[in-house]
Amino acid sequence: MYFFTEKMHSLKMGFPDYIQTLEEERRKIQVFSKELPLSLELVTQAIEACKQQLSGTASEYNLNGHSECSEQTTSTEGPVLEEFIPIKKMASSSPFCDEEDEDDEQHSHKQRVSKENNNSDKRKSDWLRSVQLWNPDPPAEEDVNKKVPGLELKRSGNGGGAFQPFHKEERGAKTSESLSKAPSSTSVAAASSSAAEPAAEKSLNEGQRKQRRCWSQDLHKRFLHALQQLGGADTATPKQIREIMNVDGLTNDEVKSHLQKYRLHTRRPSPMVHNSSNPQAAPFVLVGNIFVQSPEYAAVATSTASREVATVAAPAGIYAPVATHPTPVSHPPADSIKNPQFKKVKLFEHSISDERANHSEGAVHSNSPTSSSSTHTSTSLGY
DNA sequence: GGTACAATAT
DNA sequence: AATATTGTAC
Repeated sequence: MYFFTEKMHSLKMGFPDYIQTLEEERRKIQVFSKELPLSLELVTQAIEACKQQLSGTASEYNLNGHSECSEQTTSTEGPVLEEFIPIKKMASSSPFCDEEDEDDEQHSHKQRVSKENNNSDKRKSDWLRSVQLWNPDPPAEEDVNKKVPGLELKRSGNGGGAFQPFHKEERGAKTSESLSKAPSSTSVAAASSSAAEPAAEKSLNEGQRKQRRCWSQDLHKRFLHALQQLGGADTATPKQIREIMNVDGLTNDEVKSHLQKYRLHTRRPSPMVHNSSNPQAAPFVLVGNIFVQSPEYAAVATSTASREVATVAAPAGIYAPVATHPTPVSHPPADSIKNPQFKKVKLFEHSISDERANHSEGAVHSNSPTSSSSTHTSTSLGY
């Protein structure tokens, strides 16, 4: 009760008005009764409480014992209120934690331990993330070229996609390695730190594995850029890529590895298989008792195998069960939706979309959702 | 240069 | 525990 009256006062209204307000609130929430069951209930309770207060009927009793609000069938009883009060407090206390949710990134590299944000931030972003339907990722990005070898700026709001693989790396990378700036191409002094590290490590331990390379966004962009210059991931060769990227300290192997991953994710095995329903489309046909790759498919597969088109199948598509509707994959806008149900569906970041979009690389759009290869067991996720 | 697989990081 | 990403060996 205390809570209510307090609130009420702050709003400068009497019970009647407040109740009205609450009811209005409840109407709004009602729509989301599924999503915000507790909120609904809270408001309901509040209304009830106010009414009782107003009518002068036994106050405390109701509150504690808890009245029988008709609506609330589910019962989270009295305690609920108390429990949530603190929350309100919190919320108000950190009203604007403006912020970069992208804090989710924690790096393996302990480099930036310093910045410990308040939990509230984290929490907030968490639940927000789970609820928000809009596409989190903001623009950002151009700063790629801004970078100066010597200093690294941390863009607080970088492309924030919570889910992008490279973002995480980016952090570490940023601090640990600076990449070059403009494509202009002066060689970039790469990571001082990274350079330094190896030496130390080597001296210390022979067998030590070399430090992981962090593929920052910038680095990756360079990679993509090189790729496009070389005519795509399939034609490009690690060495060439490295040369074009012109990043100091970057090794062929690293590029190779990255390329491998890129290819892997790039050629997306579209999981959409309408097997039974659509035999024609199926990559394999059953002959006798063995499966044979259907001619058509084979052709496609071999020729374009790897460059799947970009538009990544929507998450739904990716995990859709085999038997699903023949319907094609969902559309682009889908990417903005995060369906919690599907595990992180990562896209090869902007990269892919960018890249593909801009460059003809993946020109071959032909693939129908049905066709696809399957050869890939592992991550089917689009990169 | 490409792959597979081990080692690590999340 | 499962995955994703990166390093190595072949």
